[in-house]
Amino acid sequence: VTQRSAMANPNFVALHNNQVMTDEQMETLRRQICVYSTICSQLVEMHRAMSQQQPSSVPTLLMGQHMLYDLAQGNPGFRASARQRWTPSQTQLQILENLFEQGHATPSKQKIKEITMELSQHGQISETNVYNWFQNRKARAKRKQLPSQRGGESENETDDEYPGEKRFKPQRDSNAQNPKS
Amino acid sequence: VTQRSAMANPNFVALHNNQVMTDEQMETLRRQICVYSTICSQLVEMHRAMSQQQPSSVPTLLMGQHMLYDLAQGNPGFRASARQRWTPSQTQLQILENLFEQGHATPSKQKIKEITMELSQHGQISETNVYNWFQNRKARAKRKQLPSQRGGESENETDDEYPGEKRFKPQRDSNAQNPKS
DNA sequence: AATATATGAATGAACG
DNA sequence: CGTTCATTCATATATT
Repeated sequence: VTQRSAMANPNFVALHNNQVMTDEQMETLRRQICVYSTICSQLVEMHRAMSQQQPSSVPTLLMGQHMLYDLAQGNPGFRASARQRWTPSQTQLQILENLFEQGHATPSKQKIKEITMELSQHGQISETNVYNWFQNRKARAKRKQLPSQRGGESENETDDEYPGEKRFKPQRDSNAQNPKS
Repeated sequence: VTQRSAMANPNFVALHNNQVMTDEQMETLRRQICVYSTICSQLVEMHRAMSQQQPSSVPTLLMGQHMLYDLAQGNPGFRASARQRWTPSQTQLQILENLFEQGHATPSKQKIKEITMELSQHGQISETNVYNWFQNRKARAKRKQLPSQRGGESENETDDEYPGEKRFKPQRDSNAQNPKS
């Protein structure tokens, strides 16, 4: 009766011999692996630090980070939370688009509450979803407008081709802003 | 609590979300965990051996209850590619989280210098990074902004209130150091 | 099934 | 300090 449409099902895992591993358990497993990962990192770091002090009497560590990396890559489902992400329904999307067109590019918190309230009548939604949607919508609208700034310069390295036009980037460095006491 | 069943089960696992984890992958997972276990043992042993020789200025091992943080979304610590904006290493993040929880929500300028000094031993970092991190951490913990995280699709009750927090709590993990089932 | 794209979410940095 | 921007990550969906 209160069922939602497509994404109503929790992401659980069913094993073939009538056991079930829930999302939660998957999460626990994944976290456990992360714990190992972190521990190893720290130990390796410590080892390096100490090796610099006593490089002679210490056997070289044969472990590399590739082992850790490997873990993350080889097991889909453990890399990230098994949680699903919100997907706007057609109606919701339509309303959101309308609002955006009407100039509500960055709704205030109060406005977001109202919008959320309205949209919740057309499907499951939270204020964060609404907030994120507007943020993303705006960002992506802006990105499509910028690539007209280039004056034939090609000094950009782009080792990895990213589609977006990177804006000016002040890139402040070792200069604390103004940490107050 | 019951991740034991997950690790011990030889059958394959199917997630409802287009993902399938086979026998093989489970096996891989198990082996990886064993690898971690072994590596950790060796490193700990090595650490002890070295500590007896050089008990001087070795950073304290952070293993224990504070391990379960934010590795949920991507594990940038193991990706070698350098990025434009600073990304805290796992160790750095751990230390920062610890400091934050210990009440250093708004470190003084002097304190930031110290923290930066400390963290620079675990990766590239600047005082600005530290400053920003605390600012962001505080602001988002306060969720004065909008709360994050998805709109639940699960069998949530009629919770009109949005999730109050999104950060992982320092949840104890009593199994982290003894994954053998 | 593998790859490409669209887009929700997370977060470092900047702005007022 | 609260809020917003910019960039990145991960997943859902589309395409081949």
